Amino acid sequence: MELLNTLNEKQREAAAHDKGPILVIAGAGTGKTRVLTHRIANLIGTNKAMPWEILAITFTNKAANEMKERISQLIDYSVDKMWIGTFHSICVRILRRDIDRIGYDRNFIIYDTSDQKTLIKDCIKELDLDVKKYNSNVIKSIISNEKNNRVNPDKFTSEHYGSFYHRNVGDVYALYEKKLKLANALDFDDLLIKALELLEREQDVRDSYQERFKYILVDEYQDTNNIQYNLVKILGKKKGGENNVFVVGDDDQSIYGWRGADITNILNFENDFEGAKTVKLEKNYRSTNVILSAANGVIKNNSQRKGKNLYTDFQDGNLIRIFEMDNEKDEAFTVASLMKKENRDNHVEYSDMAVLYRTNAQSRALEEGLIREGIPYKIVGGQKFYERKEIKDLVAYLMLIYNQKDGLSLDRIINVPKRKIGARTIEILTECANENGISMFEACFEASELGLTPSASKSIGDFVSMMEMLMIKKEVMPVSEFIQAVWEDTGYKNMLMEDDTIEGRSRVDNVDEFLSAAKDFEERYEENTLEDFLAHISLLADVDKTEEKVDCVTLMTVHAAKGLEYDTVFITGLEEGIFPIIHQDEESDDDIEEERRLFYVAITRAKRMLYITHANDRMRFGNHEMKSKSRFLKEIPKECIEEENPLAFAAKKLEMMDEAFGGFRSSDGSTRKKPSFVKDTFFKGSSTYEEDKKPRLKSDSIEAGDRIMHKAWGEGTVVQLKKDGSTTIAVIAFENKGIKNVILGYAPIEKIQ
DNA sequence: TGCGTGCGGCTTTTT
DNA sequence: GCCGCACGCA
Repeated sequence: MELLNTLNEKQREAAAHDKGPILVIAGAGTGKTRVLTHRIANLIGTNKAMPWEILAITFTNKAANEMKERISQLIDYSVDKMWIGTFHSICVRILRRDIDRIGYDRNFIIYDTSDQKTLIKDCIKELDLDVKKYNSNVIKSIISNEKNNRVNPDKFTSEHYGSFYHRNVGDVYALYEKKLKLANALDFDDLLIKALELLEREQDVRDSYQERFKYILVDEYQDTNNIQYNLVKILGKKKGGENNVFVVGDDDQSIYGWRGADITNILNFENDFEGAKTVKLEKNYRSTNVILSAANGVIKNNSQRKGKNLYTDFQDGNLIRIFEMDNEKDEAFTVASLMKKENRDNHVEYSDMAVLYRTNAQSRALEEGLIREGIPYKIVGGQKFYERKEIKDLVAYLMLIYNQKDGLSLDRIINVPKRKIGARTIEILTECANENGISMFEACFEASELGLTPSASKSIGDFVSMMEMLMIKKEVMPVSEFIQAVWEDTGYKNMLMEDDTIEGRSRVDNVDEFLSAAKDFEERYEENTLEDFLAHISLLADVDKTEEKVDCVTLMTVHAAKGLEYDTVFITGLEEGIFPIIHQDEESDDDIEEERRLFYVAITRAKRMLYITHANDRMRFGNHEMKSKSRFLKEIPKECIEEENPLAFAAKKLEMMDEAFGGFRSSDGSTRKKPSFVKDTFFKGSSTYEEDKKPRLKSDSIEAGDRIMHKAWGEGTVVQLKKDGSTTIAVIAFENKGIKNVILGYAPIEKIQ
């Protein structure tokens, strides 16, 4: 029991809980992970459960790894035998064992969101529907919704028979399902749905898991959807009637409603699980009193909540500073300047600061501001690594080799690199496949019978033999070596190597990164076949990537920030229409409540200092939009705020310019009416700056091949110089940062050697 | 079959 | 303001 001595009373009450269902409402920063890990350690330490009798479900793989690590610090047992993972990865594990019981091959593959979209587009085209009226994104979300409510295509069509549009959507849905099945593929939703189906239909499978998992723990319960709820319920059911489900969550941090998460799961837990106990954790160990009061003040405006109030023993701390800015460029500049100031005056490390925003699109302006100020940064999210073309192509080869029924992957790579297999040839193959009920790959074997031109027929023959050779290699090589073989044998490497542009090179870099990820995977896991690797990468989210610990600030969406904490946090874009985001003039109370929770999540990321900005004018879709400040700002209690009024701020801005640039002053002191003065008089080549301070590199002082030193990114080599009007852009290959474009004259670089 | 151009939609958030 | 796609030309 001494294990639990380091916990506070409430935490201990939760962690010491033994049998029966329990809901732990854990506010932000109240030690949720501590409770989870201590409970698991305690169950094992007191011999209540063996490691393999524990099932712990988290929201991200990163959280799962963290949990494993922290448990192994608490006890001597190996955590390898415990099932700790996301719903998706746990379900994959269950399905790999027994999915053949419900009519799939065990070597199924997983289609990610973009595969899904491609497949839906194929269906729309195949049904001769108007691509413009039948938007693949819209249909994707309809299908996903219906699937998660367990409505199959037939049911969907009969329920919506009155609508021509929905009848057609029903057809797309049906065809989509057929194609998935034919390819022996599952989409993200299927992973959960099929696992549930398997458990429901096959009694012995169900029994074996129900017996095995004596204790089930679910993190982030507020973000579970209908299917996940049912999975928890079915796995938690025990023979003796007891239901050892331990769920942890915070109704105030439910921010995935748009993805089907159902906040009523957590709100109704006590009704759903008979005899459930509830423990509330409200003591916060993260933030100052001011920050917590602000968070409490905001969230109390929501009606759909259980109600709680975070408190702390910490001091009041600094007031929250809110900045009204002219536009997003000023916003970015201000954030950058404040960061410098925090770093210099308060010795806050850059790695202890984060900039949060509502949409990924906002990152660009911020990024530019940081680059100009020479502040090192990293962006979480945005274009995801495994969604890059070159990576998807290579993965398509792997998927096809692993599962030849995968038509989507075949389609993707049959002519990449170019093999003289054109649209017409592919069309004939597709027809052959459809007519004979075989896969595209099998149809390739019939190529000689299909009346193709001799050259097309030969091209296909070559392609097939190449693939067959790779299938043999797959059997004898370790994964990383095999991927290397695919990369070379398919001609993909040569194709990329020939492309000597910046993009081409960065693609090669990405593949290198992919190869080393494969190597790493192989060394790290015992189960490291191609199958394991494919499952691993298709379930990886961007937040899961373990970041190297360099001293740089982090930029990300509020969603991506959930579960993280920083000394100093900047929340940007607090404008009506952006945060809360409003979609197509529709706003329901539920949506606003979810936005408010999102803002609550953002506020509670900050430990010591919180800055909030909003702009009056923001560029969106390429045009200017006037913005009024977010309603949420009025919900922050007045006494928590130090508002920077615009006029006072104009002076402050000059002051900051002074600090940042060493004495530079605009000739026009009253610059409020000219919002972009920063850019006009300064960044576009006013010479004042260069006179005042050590000049930064100009275009004539540098050439391709020169070695340079960048303030933030370290050493690099100039690859190319590009003229863009009056400015010159240097393309620089940095040793650790990859290839970057910098503006000469502004970028903090110096020539070395 | 490959490449260039012009148009339209997109921006919520992600396992 | 950018990306992806469709279409048209060589």
